[in-house]
Amino acid sequence: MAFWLLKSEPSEFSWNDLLQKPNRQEIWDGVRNYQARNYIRSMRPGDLALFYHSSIPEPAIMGIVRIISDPFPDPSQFDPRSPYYDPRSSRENPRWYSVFVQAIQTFYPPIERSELKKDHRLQTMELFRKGSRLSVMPVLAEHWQILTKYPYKLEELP
DNA sequence: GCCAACGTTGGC
DNA sequence: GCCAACGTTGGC
Repeated sequence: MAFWLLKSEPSEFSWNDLLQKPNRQEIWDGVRNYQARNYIRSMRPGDLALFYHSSIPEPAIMGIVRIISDPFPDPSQFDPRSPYYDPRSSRENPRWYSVFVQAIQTFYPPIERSELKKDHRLQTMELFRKGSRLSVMPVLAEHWQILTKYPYKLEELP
């Protein structure tokens, strides 16, 4: 099982948006970077990921999601009305991939980036590498162990 | 709003 | 293949 971090701008799709979806599941689509795409393609059901809010005054890890599908071609690349439409993509030759995710745990309070930066054990996270902009990135098991000890409340599924 | 870092595009 | 120009990301 592997660990990941998924970025989202809350104005686009927030943690709360995910919690309000049926069964707290949603497709993770719109990734349009090849390295991030490659990470998505290496995901497997059962992998876990941190859900991170970016591009806001206080960026933070909001919760944990489980990857609940195998990777599959991102449907939005074929949809001319989608902002993620890619005319160079075809169904025979898809460029971009998605997975389904399900929220399983909410950090309470959220783990703010400024808090993470105070933990010297976490400074080697990809998230803190200078110039790191990937919206999908792997998380080391040693970092995962540390992060999951932060306070959280379990979210019971309906 | 600023700006560094990075990715993509396209002329040559 | 090189690289300048441009667009985007995202913390601050």
